[in-house]
Amino acid sequence: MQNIDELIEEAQKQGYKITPQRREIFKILVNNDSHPKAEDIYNILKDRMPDVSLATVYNTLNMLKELGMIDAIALFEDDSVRYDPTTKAHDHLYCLHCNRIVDVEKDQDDLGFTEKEISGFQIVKRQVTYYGYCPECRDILKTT
Amino acid sequence: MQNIDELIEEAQKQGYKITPQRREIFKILVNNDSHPKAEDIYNILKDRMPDVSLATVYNTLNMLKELGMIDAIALFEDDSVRYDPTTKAHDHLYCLHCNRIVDVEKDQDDLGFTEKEISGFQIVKRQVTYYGYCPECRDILKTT
DNA sequence: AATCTAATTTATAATAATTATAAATAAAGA
DNA sequence: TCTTTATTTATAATTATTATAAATTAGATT
Repeated sequence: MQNIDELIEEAQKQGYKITPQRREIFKILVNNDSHPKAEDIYNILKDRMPDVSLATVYNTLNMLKELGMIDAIALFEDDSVRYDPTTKAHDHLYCLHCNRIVDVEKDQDDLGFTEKEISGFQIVKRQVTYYGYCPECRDILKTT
Repeated sequence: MQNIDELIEEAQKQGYKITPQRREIFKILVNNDSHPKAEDIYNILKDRMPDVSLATVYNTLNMLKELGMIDAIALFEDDSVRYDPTTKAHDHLYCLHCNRIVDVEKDQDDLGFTEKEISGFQIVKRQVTYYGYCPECRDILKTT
């Protein structure tokens, strides 16, 4: 999810209408590497469009998911879904203390990964998450 | 989570009391590779102990998680947590059609993985999930 | 074996994330 | 500008899980 104009063109081609709300959500997501949850996006959006509804955020996120423009990230220590506008294959680091998610490049071997077969499964996606403590939180936890 | 007697001993050592409900949940989980959700366990349990409460299942699962006897698996296409009594490092295959989870051995390189540092993160756990379609569902989807 | 105390169970309420609903609105094509 | 259909909004519903508080019980102590 790099270019808003291309994104809009693709969305329209698929029959989606482009509303000001959606346009604004696109802007929030483009080049966003904070892996926000729906509510994070809603909070930013509310400052710009005070009457916007949280349902619209979910609606738009689901639309972008269908278009393959964003990925959903599930975490076992966090009960809301986090969204990632970088759909190129990569792994994630999750800090169990501050809940931050950081991208990590995949091993070269896996970069070309698109579809593969394992144990008879037809694989469409691989998700790799490292759980641990980020540099800042390591320090904090060391002191306490 | 192989041996119930060892598990009980360890739980008691940590100050947990062993109730018939817990004993029965342990039995359900030992050598169980179906990656059940809390409600799956509750349904099996109810047949053996009709008055048991779902809260007890959650309570016991949380206890086992604290003891490191089971792992929780988060999936972005499934909204309940799945539990895995095999805590030895391994990956998962998840079928997007029937929601089955199948274990896959890890690459030899990763077998020794316990703790590692990436981008300054202190890693305590790695979770790898392949999303796709199991052999049975591939066939079903082919026909439709 | 009887007693005691803290942990556990139970039923139920609360919470939190997300989805569904339905009326009002607005995008975009004719 | 008109029309159709998707979208937005507010709100209710749903679902998984956690919290609460009274009743029960495991397991240590006597």
